[in-house]
Amino acid sequence: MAKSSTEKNGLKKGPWTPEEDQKLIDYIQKHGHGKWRTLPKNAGLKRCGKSCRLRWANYLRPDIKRGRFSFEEEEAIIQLHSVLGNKWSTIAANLPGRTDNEIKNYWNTHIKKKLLKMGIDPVTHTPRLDVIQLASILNTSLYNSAPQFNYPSLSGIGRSVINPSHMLGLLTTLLSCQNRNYNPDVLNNNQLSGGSTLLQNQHQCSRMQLDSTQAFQPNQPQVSLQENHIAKSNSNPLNMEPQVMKTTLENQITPIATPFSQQNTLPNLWHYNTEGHISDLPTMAQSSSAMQCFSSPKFNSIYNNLLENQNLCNNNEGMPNFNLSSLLSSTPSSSSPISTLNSSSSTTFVNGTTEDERDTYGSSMLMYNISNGLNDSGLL
DNA sequence: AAATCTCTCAACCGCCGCTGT
DNA sequence: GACAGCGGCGGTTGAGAGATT
Repeated sequence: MAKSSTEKNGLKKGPWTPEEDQKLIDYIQKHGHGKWRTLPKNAGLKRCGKSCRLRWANYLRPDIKRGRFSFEEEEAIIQLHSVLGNKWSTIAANLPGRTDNEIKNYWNTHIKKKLLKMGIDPVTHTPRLDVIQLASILNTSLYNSAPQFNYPSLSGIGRSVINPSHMLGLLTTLLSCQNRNYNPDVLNNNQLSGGSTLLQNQHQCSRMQLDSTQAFQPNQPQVSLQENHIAKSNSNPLNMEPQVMKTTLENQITPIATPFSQQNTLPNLWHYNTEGHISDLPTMAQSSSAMQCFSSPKFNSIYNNLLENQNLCNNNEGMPNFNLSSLLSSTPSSSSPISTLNSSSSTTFVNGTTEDERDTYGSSMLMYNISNGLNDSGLL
């Protein structure tokens, strides 16, 4: 990880040596930090003040926590990010022992990818447009007598000819969205409070990871948020209910007042209308109606066909073109797409998972399993 | 075993806001 | 009010490690 050292204006750049580290530590232990401009000279370091400050803040500080991010930390980062955006230092302030740089790196290398895989835009924390567009396709396809597949903007998908891997992933995302969005408890709460934020959605989603099977049984009653919730202290943002945390952050973190208020006006808040459908987010209107597709037998048929086709792809190690029309015209299957998924995904997860592959989100667990399989065959 | 590719993360850079003069 | 100095922040880079071919 070491960069080649360079020297400019008598100032050293690049990786720090153990000797330099020791000098910096010794000096700060004796004199404390601050006055970064003069510190290197006084400490006998050929470094600029910025470099010293960064080295101390990101690496040498004694209270830095090393090692992997825990579930709770990861969850907190996502929730904080949904409220704060790329305010890494503010996020870091709420995660004891973690630096802004570390969190920023972790976000860019891990969390961002996970969210994308879940079909969530990591910037807005809302469903990705292509997922919503797929919902539109389904909606149109299932409820119109003459299906139309002219959605050229659907990312990565050609006109009328659909990559089954892509579609399967998106369908799975939609399924998991459906599970979250139609939890009666959440709807009740939202109606009482007049709206629900994405934060709550995410929170519920992360709570549901406690029971991944439950998360994928949309036709069965969900365990209520309250029942599922493990009582935790409100003193730590990691343990707060999202709404509480959001309020607390609004009250506590004054420096972010401006960006936060701006963000509040952005469409990264999901609201439910009186019918329990997500609304407000412009494209969600399409999505909410598409959600109704899932109760359709035809949807089951499509889903099963996708899975079968997927197996075919895996076996043949090929990438056949995939025509949605043929799926839509196929005979509805009696088996539920959910049960099919459960049986296949659990095996993959148990066998394939590693510490690194753990997925924080129940919904994405399925996505991940499928993706793994697809990755193996080079389809994704 | 070697070459190539991908991922990670420490460190750098440039900008911005605050403070003092 | 204008300017300079400084600290802090977020985006980006690139070396090295690990994975894959």
